[in-house]
Amino acid sequence: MKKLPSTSDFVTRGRLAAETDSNIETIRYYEKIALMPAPRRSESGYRLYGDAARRRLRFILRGRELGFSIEELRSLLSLVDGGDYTCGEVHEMTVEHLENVRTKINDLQRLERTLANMSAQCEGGEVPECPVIDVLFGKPVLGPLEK
Amino acid sequence: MKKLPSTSDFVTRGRLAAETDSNIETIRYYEKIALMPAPRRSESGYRLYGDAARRRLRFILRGRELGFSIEELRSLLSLVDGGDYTCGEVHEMTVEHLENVRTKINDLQRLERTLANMSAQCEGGEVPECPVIDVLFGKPVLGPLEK
DNA sequence: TCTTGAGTCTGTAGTTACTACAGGGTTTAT
DNA sequence: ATAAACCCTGTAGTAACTACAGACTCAAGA
Repeated sequence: MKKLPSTSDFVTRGRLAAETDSNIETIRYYEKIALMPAPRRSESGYRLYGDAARRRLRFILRGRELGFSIEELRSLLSLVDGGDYTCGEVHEMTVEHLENVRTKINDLQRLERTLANMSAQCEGGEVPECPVIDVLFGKPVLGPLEK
Repeated sequence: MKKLPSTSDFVTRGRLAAETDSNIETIRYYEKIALMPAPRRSESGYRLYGDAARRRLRFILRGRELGFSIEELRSLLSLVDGGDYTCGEVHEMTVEHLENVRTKINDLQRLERTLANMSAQCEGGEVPECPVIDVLFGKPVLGPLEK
């Protein structure tokens, strides 16, 4: 069935994607934006990835899961690549990111209250009028809408 | 200073943007994607917006603030435009959206715990090694990382 | 050996919801 | 009269991918 080629430890792009649960195109994209280095190629031009590439890709994917932007990861990786990073630098970026996440949570929670409020006004009958629409049109509603 | 032209009740694009606290280009964008109808024009070709347009734009902007996607708003507006919407239809969309928001909040909260955990491991000394980096490289950490 | 199907290559376009020009015409204020 | 501040159009850029199209390569079965 699956017969993805592999030369010793080196795997092709599709195989690497499968191993890391990522999309094959994403890997090429990371190479294009120079987040991943250009790998060596087989005679016929196929990309071949070794263990360093695998580890680096996992790092990036995990970072993305944790909501770091590509640019944040680029910084993080340049620190690691340089080998001269200090825990302080990394910590700072993490804390800043954490603050962004917390802000986003707060925003969404306010949003949630407003939506819940809106939807509670109207339990969805067949009436051709709806408090939700009224709210969107800016009409005042009984329940306070947090701003 | 500012003397944005207005013919009777009708205002130009820049004026409408100012009134609604939106970006002038956004208005043109909404017209392009047919979320806003093409307005009438002055002799020289300037767009002129009346009160209906103003209300509609406010509706859209408020909806966007509440996290509705353009496509959701398009549906909502088509219900309104048709005039034959029922509260039930609108309610359904709102509840669905609310669920998306709640899911997003949960995801972010898990993320927050992980990040807080990571950053707590390392208080940011000058040591050239960092638990945050270790986590990203997939090394096991003491505190449990929620998945 | 030939064929077939899966895998890979490249470049490019599409996604979401805007925002930012560039190069021109128009209107208003001084 | 002239400059400043508008507006017009079309196009490109943003973030982070994803999805093609058309061509090449590789491995396995008949």
